[in-house]
Amino acid sequence: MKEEFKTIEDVKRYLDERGINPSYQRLKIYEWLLNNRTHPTVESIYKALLKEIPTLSKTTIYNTLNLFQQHGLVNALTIEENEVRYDINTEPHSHFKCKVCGKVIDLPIPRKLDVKELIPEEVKSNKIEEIHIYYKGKCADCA
Amino acid sequence: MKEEFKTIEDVKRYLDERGINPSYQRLKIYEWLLNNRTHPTVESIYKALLKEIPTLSKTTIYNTLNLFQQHGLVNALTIEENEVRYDINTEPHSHFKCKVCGKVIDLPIPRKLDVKELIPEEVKSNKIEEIHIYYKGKCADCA
DNA sequence: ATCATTGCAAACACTTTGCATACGC
DNA sequence: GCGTATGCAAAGTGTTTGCAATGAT
Repeated sequence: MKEEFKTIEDVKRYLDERGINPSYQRLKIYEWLLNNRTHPTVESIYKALLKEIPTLSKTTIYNTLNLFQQHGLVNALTIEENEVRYDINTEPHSHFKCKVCGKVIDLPIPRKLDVKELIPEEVKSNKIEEIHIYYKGKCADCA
Repeated sequence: MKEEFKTIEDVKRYLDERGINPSYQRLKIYEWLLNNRTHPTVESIYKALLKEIPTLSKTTIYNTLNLFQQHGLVNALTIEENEVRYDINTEPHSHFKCKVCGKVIDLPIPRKLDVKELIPEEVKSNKIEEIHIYYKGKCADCA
């Protein structure tokens, strides 16, 4: 994400450009994702926005995230069983999940690493489209 | 897994050594995982074994896999949302999932790669215990 | 007035839990 | 006979679907 979204108008334009009807709920959800880069679950997005939009339903969150995903605006993250987390689509990066507090942190792909090095020879016959790397361990706070 | 399990007795001994009561069902499940390294879901294990053990219940599969997991005998794989796959615990390796047919293939960690290179500098303050790499794309058969 | 979006309720799929039954030593 | 494993049924989660109500142009 190179752009900076300073106002809700910026977000509106961003969705508009991508052919996504910028409804109130969609704007709010996208805006919230931008301001809370915590790899939230549907549950946490819902809880957070319910304060602002008391009529909000989880269905709308699901619908919206699926829509965003189809348009490449968010990534679905599956580090752990039974919980899907969402990520605003950005530069390629990896994730670290703390086994103690459950926090998920963005990490860069190691600088030295040419992504091509990550592809084992044995896979040549298969066409790789995505590479995902994630780490698990104890975060600085929980160590 | 260096060992080769040629007979059910080998599997029995293996579980015995690890303090796991080698019940009929557990043996069968472990044996089946050894002979079918296809990263199966609970559903597919269940369906396959039901032919041999008509009284088998899914609960037993769940119980057994959780038990095995606690003892490090199997890994739970979460490449895709909403499906947990199981893997007999082996040397570190990565996975490739075909987006078309859904097949999951084992891949080695690229030979040239020292695992340390995979750790970004930014993560120094966090204690990394596991590294997971997976790929998605089109497999040779579906290309 | 029309068409899309929202949101409730019900349906689904996957997994865990409670508990009575069956099994093995 | 006792302690564990099994397996049914019910409960719990997370997600999707059907559809009527609402909202925007």
